Amino acid sequence: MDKYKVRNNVRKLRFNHDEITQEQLAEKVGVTRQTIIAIEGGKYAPSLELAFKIALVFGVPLQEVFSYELEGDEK
Amino acid sequence: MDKYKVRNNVRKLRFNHDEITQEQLAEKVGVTRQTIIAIEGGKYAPSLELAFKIALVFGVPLQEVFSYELEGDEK
DNA sequence: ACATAATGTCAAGTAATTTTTACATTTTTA
DNA sequence: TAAAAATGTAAAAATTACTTGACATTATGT
Repeated sequence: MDKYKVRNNVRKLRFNHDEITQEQLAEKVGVTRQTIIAIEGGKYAPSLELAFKIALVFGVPLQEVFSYELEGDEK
Repeated sequence: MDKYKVRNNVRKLRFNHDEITQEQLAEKVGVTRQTIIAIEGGKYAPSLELAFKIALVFGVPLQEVFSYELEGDEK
């Protein structure tokens, strides 16, 4: 059950989607810029609620932003 | 952006899926029974990682277990 | 080259999630 | 109907997510 890790494409989505900035995304989902930086950098995984909010901003299903993959698997 | 709430069908899935018990689910995903109780009862939403783990146990995509809906909307 | 915007880092604090423990109630089964 | 299993409640401690603030670096534009 372990060895898995949460991955995300927030950074890619920010550029594909409106070229939105970290600060703008942070504002839209109601967190600080630090939180976005930490998530993009994989420092920690967001709460489920925040994950849903981010997906909403980009207008895509949650699993298109976040995925749960085996540790070593490079995309 | 707000007025939304995280909903889940963990309880239903436990019965549809193998009639698994709270304790067994807790064990499988590596948390305590209390955590499962709290999530089922909507006391709080799980971390993204735990949400993924639960979905994995039931063999369904995350959005089939958890959803992000407008506060009042009864399914 | 300079100014400004965007991104990154670090650290200490607050808030939310999860654990631990202990016991009470309901459901299942022998 | 009594024992055992499953579920529920509550509260304090621990861990993790998130905030705040202050400053450093990298990119963008004029």
